[in-house]
Amino acid sequence: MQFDNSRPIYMQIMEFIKKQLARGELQPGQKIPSQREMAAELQVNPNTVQRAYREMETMGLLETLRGQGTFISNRPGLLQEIKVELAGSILKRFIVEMRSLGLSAVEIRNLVNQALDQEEEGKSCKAINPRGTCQPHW
Amino acid sequence: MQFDNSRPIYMQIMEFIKKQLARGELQPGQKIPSQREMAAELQVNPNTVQRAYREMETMGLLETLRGQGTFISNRPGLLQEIKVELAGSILKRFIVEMRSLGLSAVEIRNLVNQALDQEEEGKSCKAINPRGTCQPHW
Amino acid sequence: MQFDNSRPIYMQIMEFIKKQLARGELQPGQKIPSQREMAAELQVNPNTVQRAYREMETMGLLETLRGQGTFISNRPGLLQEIKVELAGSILKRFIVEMRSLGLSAVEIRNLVNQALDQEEEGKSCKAINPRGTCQPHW
Amino acid sequence: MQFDNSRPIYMQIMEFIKKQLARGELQPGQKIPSQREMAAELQVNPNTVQRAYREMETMGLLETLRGQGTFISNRPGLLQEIKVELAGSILKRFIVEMRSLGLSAVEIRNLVNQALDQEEEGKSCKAINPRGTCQPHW
DNA sequence: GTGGTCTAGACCACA
DNA sequence: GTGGTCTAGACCACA
Repeated sequence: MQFDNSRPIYMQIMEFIKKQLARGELQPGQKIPSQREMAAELQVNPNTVQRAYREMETMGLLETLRGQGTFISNRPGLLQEIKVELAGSILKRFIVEMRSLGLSAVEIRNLVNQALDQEEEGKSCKAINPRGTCQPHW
Repeated sequence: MQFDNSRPIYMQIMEFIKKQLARGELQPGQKIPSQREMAAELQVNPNTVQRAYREMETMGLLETLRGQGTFISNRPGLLQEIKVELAGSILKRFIVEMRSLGLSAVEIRNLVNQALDQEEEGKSCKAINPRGTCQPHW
Repeated sequence: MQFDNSRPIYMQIMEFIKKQLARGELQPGQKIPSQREMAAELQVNPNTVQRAYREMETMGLLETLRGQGTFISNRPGLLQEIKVELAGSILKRFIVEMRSLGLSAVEIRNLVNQALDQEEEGKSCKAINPRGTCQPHW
Repeated sequence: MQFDNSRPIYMQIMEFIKKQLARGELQPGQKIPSQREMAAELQVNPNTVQRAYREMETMGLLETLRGQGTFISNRPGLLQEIKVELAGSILKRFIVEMRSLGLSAVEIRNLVNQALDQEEEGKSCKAINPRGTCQPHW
């Protein structure tokens, strides 16, 4: 994993784990690497990993058992919460970036709709005519 | 500037310059740093910068005048093209990320609309009552 | 201030500040010593003070303004919450200690009632007869 | 053992021994460490230990047999006296602390009763259903 | 071995 | 100056 300088490393570690959870690469109840293992793998100081783990424990995302290790929480609704949070931050960043190109709310809305529509077409098109050029339908 | 390992550095340099253009930090017709200067500033090999400059020249984004330096093209419509291209790639990445959270097209659409609406409210609200709580208006 | 080894120093710092708040020695909105000042005064590492401050910020007890300092939160109900929390921990420790002397729930209850009654008598007694021996009244 | 600066060390040694007696860690009739041993263990001056032992002998808590050592007194009722004394000081400190939070006698009484009641519930609850949520019973 | 605390000290960001 | 992050490394507590 690579870190950028725009945000603290411990936050990037938090986001890294949240994304793995959202994608199903980590399961509720599962043991995650120990602080030392994770620190070695990511090549950061164990204290930095600990800070990430500790904050996620405060948020109810992880549970730590002294002497045993750290686990993804089993709390019901956890996965949904994480997804909502991640979606929110992805959305926020997206809008900031589009805005910085000088696009208005209306333009952003239209571009998103257009992209999603094309995606749909792509799918139906493929289903019927896997190799042909995709014609717009009306 | 920081580079990540996901894409070639010369492409990251290209995107870096395009973003500066889109944000207005670079103007059409303006001279940009020489290949050597840029290489020193970004701490990369001059050949890498050369490749980025060459590709952008092919795309009609830069113009090189032998003995004078490299300039942002004055071609009309350039800025618009760049913005469309950048918007496209931001949009594409956005949709991929939202999809990876398991969101449907309808959900993405709604979230975007919601976020843009809230942005609007935030503005009007601030204008009238800079520190107060923002009341929903109806 | 003195620390004992039974609990982490950062928690003792937290309790120290909560007690000052409960006793009215600190007021909501008031600036508290900077991390460095507090560390020097308590003779601990600034990181330890920071941990205490950070946890109290998470709990909504403090607010920090980068470059300006750390302040007691102005959130309504804060004082009451702190008092309830402190009362709970004092009570818990009290019961544990009384239990370790082999006292039953009934005995603890009676001793508390007795002590509070005597306190009352002490007061009324003093009011009437400031210097005399306090006679039990019936 | 740790000493704090609020009271003389010899008093803290006295309280330390009384608590051990009350908890059954020391038995009536039992030999306790010599003054020199105790001083070495607690890292205090032997004179300080001597003062503590002397006061406890005056109180009838210890008995010194020249050439044999110092023993916990065998006097009947000793244990009970010690417990009453300790309970009294714990109780006193408890009430002072609760008072300093601005709690009235009635409030203190209620909190104590509540805490003791909950303790009871906890026990019966555990006995029947060790891991389940504890339901209020009526 | 695993997590928890603490120190010493460097360097950064905001004002 | 004030808070924020990070490293290196020591030592403790639990199992």
